[in-house]
Amino acid sequence: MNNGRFAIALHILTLLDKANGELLSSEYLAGSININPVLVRKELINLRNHGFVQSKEGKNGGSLLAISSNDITLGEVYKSVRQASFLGHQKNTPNPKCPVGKDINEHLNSLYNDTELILIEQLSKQSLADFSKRFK
Amino acid sequence: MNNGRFAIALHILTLLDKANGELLSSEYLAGSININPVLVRKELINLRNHGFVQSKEGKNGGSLLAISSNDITLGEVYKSVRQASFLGHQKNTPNPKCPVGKDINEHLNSLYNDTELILIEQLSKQSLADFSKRFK
DNA sequence: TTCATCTGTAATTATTTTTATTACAGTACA
DNA sequence: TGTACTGTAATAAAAATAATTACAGATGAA
Repeated sequence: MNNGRFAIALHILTLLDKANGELLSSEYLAGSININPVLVRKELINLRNHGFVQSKEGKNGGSLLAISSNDITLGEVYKSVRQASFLGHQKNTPNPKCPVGKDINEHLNSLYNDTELILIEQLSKQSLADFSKRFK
Repeated sequence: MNNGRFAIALHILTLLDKANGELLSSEYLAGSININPVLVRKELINLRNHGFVQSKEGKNGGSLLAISSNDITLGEVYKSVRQASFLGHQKNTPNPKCPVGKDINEHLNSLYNDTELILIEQLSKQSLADFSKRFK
């Protein structure tokens, strides 16, 4: 995985699972993760778009899980935060005159895709509930 | 994976495999990858330390594979370039007063380690020779 | 023996990516 | 109608990557 967003997303979701339906504010979530509340709110947008959480605006607002933590796998969480590809999208632009350079991004991408599938499969063996259970 | 170094390392190794024992200069390698030669030389240090390549200094110097591309798996290449852990080492320092924050890095690390093992296993199914074969 | 062409490596700068901060409009409760 | 939230944009700061410059040392060849 590629980015710290996975850790943040999973942290948020774990806290929400533990909260058991109680609304948690982005300020509170940020306090546990120890990052800026705006980052949390941005990640919540994404989690909301994926149907994992619901938020309520206004006073006494906050967020909660929209579905059971049994129905969220870590693979889905991973997919929700990954951008483009796996090992970081291809950022090199190799020399097109070189027979290796010309085709390497294509071959790397197919390698990454294959590997990422295995990764997601592995992560999908575990639900958010399983992960959350580890915390007393 | 975590970093563009995997792509660079694999690109270098593929070029060296194609060169079939002929010495390739860092300048030439950098030209195909389209990155700075110093970066290539730094990556070569690492590949050398792992026994994958050999270099020769001085005029007409350069690098070549130190062992057969059949004996280098992509898993080993991955391991040679990864730093610390998988999804990027834990950089958050969550709130230790929070029961989730207190333990999350530990649980994330064990999740990452388990997942990375699967990843390496998957990559190890393919040798450098297999990868290199894909280029005409 | 000296020039040219390499590697090895350090130091510095530039670029890109990530994260934090500030600010404020809109919503909802009391 | 004030207070405590979310939503969101804009900007700044920090961290991570990559490029550049520079030069010493190795090696081969004229």
